[in-house]
Amino acid sequence: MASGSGSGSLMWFRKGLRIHDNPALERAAQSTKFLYPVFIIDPHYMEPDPNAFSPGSTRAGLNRIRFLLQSLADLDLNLRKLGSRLLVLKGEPSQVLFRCLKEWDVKKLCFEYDTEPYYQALDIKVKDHASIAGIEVFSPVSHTLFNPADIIQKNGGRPPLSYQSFVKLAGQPSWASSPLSVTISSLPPVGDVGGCEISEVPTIKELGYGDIEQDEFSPFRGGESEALKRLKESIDNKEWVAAFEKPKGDPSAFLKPATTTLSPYLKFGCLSSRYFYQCLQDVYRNVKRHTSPPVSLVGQLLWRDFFYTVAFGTPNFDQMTGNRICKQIPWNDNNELLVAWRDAKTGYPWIDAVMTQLHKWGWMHHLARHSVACFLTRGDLFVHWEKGRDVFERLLIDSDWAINNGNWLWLSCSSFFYQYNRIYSPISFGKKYDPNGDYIKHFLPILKDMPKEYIYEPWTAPLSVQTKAKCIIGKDYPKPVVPHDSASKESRRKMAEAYSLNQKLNGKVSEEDLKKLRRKLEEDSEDTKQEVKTKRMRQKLIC
DNA sequence: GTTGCGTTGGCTTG
DNA sequence: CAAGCCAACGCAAC
Repeated sequence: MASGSGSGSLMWFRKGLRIHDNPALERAAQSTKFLYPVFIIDPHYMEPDPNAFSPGSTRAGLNRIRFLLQSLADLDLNLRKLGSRLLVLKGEPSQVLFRCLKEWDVKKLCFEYDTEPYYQALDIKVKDHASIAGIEVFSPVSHTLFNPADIIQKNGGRPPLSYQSFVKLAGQPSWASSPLSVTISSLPPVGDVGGCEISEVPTIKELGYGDIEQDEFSPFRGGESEALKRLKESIDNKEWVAAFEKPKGDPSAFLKPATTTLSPYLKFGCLSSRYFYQCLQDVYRNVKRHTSPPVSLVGQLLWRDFFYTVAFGTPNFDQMTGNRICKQIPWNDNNELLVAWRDAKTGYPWIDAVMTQLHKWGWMHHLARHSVACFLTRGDLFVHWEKGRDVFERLLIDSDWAINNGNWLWLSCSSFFYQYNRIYSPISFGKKYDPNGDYIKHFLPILKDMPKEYIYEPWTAPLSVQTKAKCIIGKDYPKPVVPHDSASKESRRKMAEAYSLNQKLNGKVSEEDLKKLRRKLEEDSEDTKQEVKTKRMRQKLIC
């Protein structure tokens, strides 16, 4: 049943779901009689999990699964325009791949290099197998602007830990400025697929997600075509590109978000970061003045590369324990607080609106992410950043292993950033941008009739106002899970204690040390409670 | 050891 | 609306 031609080449798509500027695809298409473009659906990633806290599989929320399927459908369409098609297979990726390589007598295997631990492990297996079977492998770095390994080598074997030092090491981005991969005008035909079970790109329904109800759908449509359309819309506005300053963006803007919203397309590689980079450079050349990193749009691409580089060079990057660059902090394990945060029931409308946007859209503005991440960890709830990371990883369409973990380390003051006194207020931070609370009213319609004087703190509204707004606090909308003033004060104190322990032990904090510190912190807080009690009693006596 | 800097806090004051 | 204060961190350069 095998094709028997012996001149097949296989393009294995994972990320990099695009035709444009795709070095692996370009090489796969060169001097071969047959080209097999393959995507493997891993049931572990895609199968519905009824026990998950939101619709989706065990690991991915439905919005991201939908985005991926749309991206695959678009890739298939674009491949067909070039005389090819996407071959979709199901199963454990390496098993499926090895079967295909054998069945189709593949002589050349091409896939984009991937720095994530999951692919690092998988790809070693694949490369070993290919080398034994005498199959040529081509696995270029084309997901990022730089090769993280190069940067780390330049820095003497360790990744740079500040943005500025990263930019310095990166210097002139030679690869980023190099010519794009040639535009492909046609592809070799797909050969006989033999006994391998090929399917079309499945629909959400075919994966078993039939009866999902959703009142508001994510405004993002997956795929390279959509990515290029959005890119063009962004860069056509030259003044906007030239003046872009990330921290000045409005996190509450949802009708017209303050950023390019290209992150999901970069995540899946529907858009080449190198192509994006060169489009931005084109704009910069044609305007009098433009902003610079870290705040400019090019700066944002460099942030992406920064986190990829640190993540690649740091063992156990995605956890606190065993992570060289991560402060050891006695986070709590309070599931109730975590669930309140996760399910948009903290009683702080700004926080809950942001979390609702996360559930519905799978995307929110960078600063909105900051404020909810700070609130969950070092700001108010003191819940472990890994718990928040898991929620983001599942629900974000653009969730990216390196960037997501990097930002949680950042916001929890576990690494990169250490000014734990700077806490985002769950009340005033949003108010600053959106004093009328339009963002809150959109994502939390229960509060749509709450007067703007109370919309950020509805529990302070007189009962008559609550009644008139048809929203009784504690019944229709929750009371605050914690009082921000005292909770944030307490968090500051815990951070100070944890930092001094880290300093004392030179970062070598054991689990036992953390346990001790937790006990000490609890005792201290008992003391405070006792003091308050005593004071009250004294006052009573005086009265 | 000292100094300067670090993607983007909140609050009060002039 | 900008500046200064809060209270003060780690890290790198010197």
